[in-house]
Amino acid sequence: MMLQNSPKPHAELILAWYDRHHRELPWRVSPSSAKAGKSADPYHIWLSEVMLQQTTVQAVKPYFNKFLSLWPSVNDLAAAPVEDVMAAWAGLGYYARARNLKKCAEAVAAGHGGKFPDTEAGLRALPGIGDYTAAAVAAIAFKRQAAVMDGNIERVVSRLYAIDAPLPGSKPLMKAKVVELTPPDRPGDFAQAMMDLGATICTPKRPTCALCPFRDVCLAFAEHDPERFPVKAAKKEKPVRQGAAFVAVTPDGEVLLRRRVNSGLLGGMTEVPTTAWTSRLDGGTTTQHAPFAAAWEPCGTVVHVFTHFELRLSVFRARTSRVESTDGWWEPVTSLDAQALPTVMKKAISQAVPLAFAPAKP
DNA sequence: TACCCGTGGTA
DNA sequence: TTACCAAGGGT
Repeated sequence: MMLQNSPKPHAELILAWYDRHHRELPWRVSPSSAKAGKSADPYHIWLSEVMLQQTTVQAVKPYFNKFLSLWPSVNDLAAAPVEDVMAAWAGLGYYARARNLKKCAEAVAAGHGGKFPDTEAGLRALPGIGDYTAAAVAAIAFKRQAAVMDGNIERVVSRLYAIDAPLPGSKPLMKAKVVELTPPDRPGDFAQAMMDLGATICTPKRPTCALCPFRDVCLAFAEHDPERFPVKAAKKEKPVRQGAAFVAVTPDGEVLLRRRVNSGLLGGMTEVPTTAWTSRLDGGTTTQHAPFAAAWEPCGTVVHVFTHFELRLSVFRARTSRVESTDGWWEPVTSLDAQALPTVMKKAISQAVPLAFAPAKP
């Protein structure tokens, strides 16, 4: 009598899929390369994981390559001026990540002899490394059996088990499922496989279930409505804030810039002088709040959407002499690209000086 | 715990 | 066009 085939474990199903369909990424060692003896560089894995926090692969790729070219090792990054790191990060968002990236590099260089800790707990203690990044680096770079949880994996797991409880309350349950699923032999590939599946097959909208290795075991597919998962708590609507930005230009083509405080919104980044951003404009004319008296001309409005509010910025321009500034400096328009200017500030400056920045690369 | 923290792509 | 949301962390 033939032995009945037992169903393949979930990890086996998705690892077989990953071996055939994994994405090629600049920081990734493919399964075939790993078989040939190549191992992941912890610095590359850490750098990519921090950049990938709430950020798409597409957006990260050019920044990852730029950082590796500027700072090939964690010791190079640790030795770099923080201003250079902020300028290189400009445009990627969530700028506390850049400040913590620098702190973490310094801790690894000074406290660990330039080597990253090779355990989840050791990594978790470093600046900018939370539960997700600690588990991901431990699993991918050091082959530790760490359970990696991110937005992709939450979606895959919530569908696999048709979890009705809403996020974020259901996170502990999902984590328990991932702990069960994570295999001891290829924990890093398993995590990357789950994330690749979430990014390419088990997508938020219109998942391609026909191509999914979990199709025959997925409870959400069996219910014919995978898009119902993950169930999430209702979110609040975004308030609107308003403010004014002042672009002062000298006849020599210099713009007055300031540096924002090191904490909070756009912390440590460069800006043009602005008013406070409040729920409504305070009384009086806006130009009363300009950095100095001048013939300020209105030149339109910039709208920029942050995570938790929408900003409507009235932009004013003035041609002025090189007024002395106590808390700022005059920067040639031609070197604005090297500044740590967040996107909202580039929008404001472009509104006042249309040719301030080179057109974006195609 | 709940809130704060950017940006750009997609449907 | 609006809404969603992407390899989350800090406080």
